[in-house]
Amino acid sequence: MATFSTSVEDYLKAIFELSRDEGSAATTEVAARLTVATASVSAMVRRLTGQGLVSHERYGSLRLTKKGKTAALQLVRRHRVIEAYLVTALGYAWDEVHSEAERLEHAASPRLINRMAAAIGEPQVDPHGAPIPTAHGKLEEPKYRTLGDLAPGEKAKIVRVEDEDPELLRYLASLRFVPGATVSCLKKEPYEGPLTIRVGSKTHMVGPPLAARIFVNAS
Amino acid sequence: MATFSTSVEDYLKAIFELSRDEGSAATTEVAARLTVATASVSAMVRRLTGQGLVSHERYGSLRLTKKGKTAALQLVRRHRVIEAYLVTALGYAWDEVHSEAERLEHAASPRLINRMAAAIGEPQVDPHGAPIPTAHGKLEEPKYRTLGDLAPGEKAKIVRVEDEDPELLRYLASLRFVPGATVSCLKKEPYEGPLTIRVGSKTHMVGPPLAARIFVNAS
DNA sequence: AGACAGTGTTAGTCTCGTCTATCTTTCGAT
DNA sequence: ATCGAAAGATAGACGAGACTAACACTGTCT
Repeated sequence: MATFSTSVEDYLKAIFELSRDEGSAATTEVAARLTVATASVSAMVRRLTGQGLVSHERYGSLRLTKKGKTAALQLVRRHRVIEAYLVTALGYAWDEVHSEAERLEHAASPRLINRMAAAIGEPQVDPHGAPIPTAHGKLEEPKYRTLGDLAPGEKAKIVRVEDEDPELLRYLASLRFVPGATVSCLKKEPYEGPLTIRVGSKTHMVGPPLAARIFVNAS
Repeated sequence: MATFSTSVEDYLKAIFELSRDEGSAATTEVAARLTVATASVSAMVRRLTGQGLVSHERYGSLRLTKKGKTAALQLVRRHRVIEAYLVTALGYAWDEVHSEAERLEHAASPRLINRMAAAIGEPQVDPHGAPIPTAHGKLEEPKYRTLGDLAPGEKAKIVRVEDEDPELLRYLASLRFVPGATVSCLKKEPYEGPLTIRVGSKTHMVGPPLAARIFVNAS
């Protein structure tokens, strides 16, 4: 198993996640996600293609090779296992784990990751509902509907939320918008208006941008 | 709390540990411990003195400033807490933890270290018997006698062993030469000859180089 | 005291990963 | 069909951290 620098791993993960969401990744998107200059991305892409991790032709879009995807999946596994472990075994709050995992994922050995996963019962998802790839790199990542897709009267279960913004996570927790919660859409104002969502015995107004970051399962 | 690069941390720790053992650290010693060229040490020392972490004059010996010592103690704490946690909470063997901790110590936040320490009951020593600095940077590191210092007929308790060589650790474990074990010196051949050591119901022959790496407490 | 082995420093180069500034390509709007 | 704005690539620089080769200092042994 080849080992990569922290930077290389970060680029691979960024490309992986962007192309998961949108089919392929663009230079500017990677630059934005990693907060580096686009020139830095160009330079790194040259190195990555040289190592056979990324395929790319001039002015074209970026995609991971098989090798690159394997590496990225390992990294995603490391990240999500660490997040789950921190919450379950060490009492972290779900808004505290992302940045810690961002650093640890580059330092943790496969053995450590597997022991952590075993210690907390091989969870299928991380604290934000994101699925954890298996040790062999299998990942089932369904396309979910979002809260914003619900029609008035519909009921659903929250299965996943976006995980990068601690403040958002604290807000969601305060509303009890957490994976596993059952929600129902009471009203939906026209013209991209706010939704009225009931969860438990409370109702909340939710704007479309927020609603788009909460994923639900037909239920 | 300033944050340092992995390299800077490694140098600080190396200088700290060398000067603990011998009062001061020399360029070649640091180079040998980190397996880098002496020229690299000279270059790094220039940077470190610039940052006020090390005091040094040309051709003189290296010592940490107060600031440098504080940083090194934090790093040592991180290392030893991680080692203890891996053994106690995740079932690592004591010969597997050193290299894992070497990587994790650079990535773990103070919060993580403190939670790990709390989760395993704030141990005073790591799995090899080395004392763990407190969160406030206090470290009690007594000078112990070694197994080689024992006179025939003397009894003692093993309190600590050197921790860097996994093979050595496996060998020591197979002999039950572990912290906490009570040993007695039955014989000591003259002219730097081997010692005959009893531990439990078994006796073993131990050469002086090995005996010097096992620390004991009068008991 | 002088010679020499060992220790330490300097000089120059390399790679990695970043930047800014500039140039090229692509693509959508007219 | 062209023009201009994004997007992307290139050129050149820089800092960190490493190396080798060459040079300087120290301390010891005779």
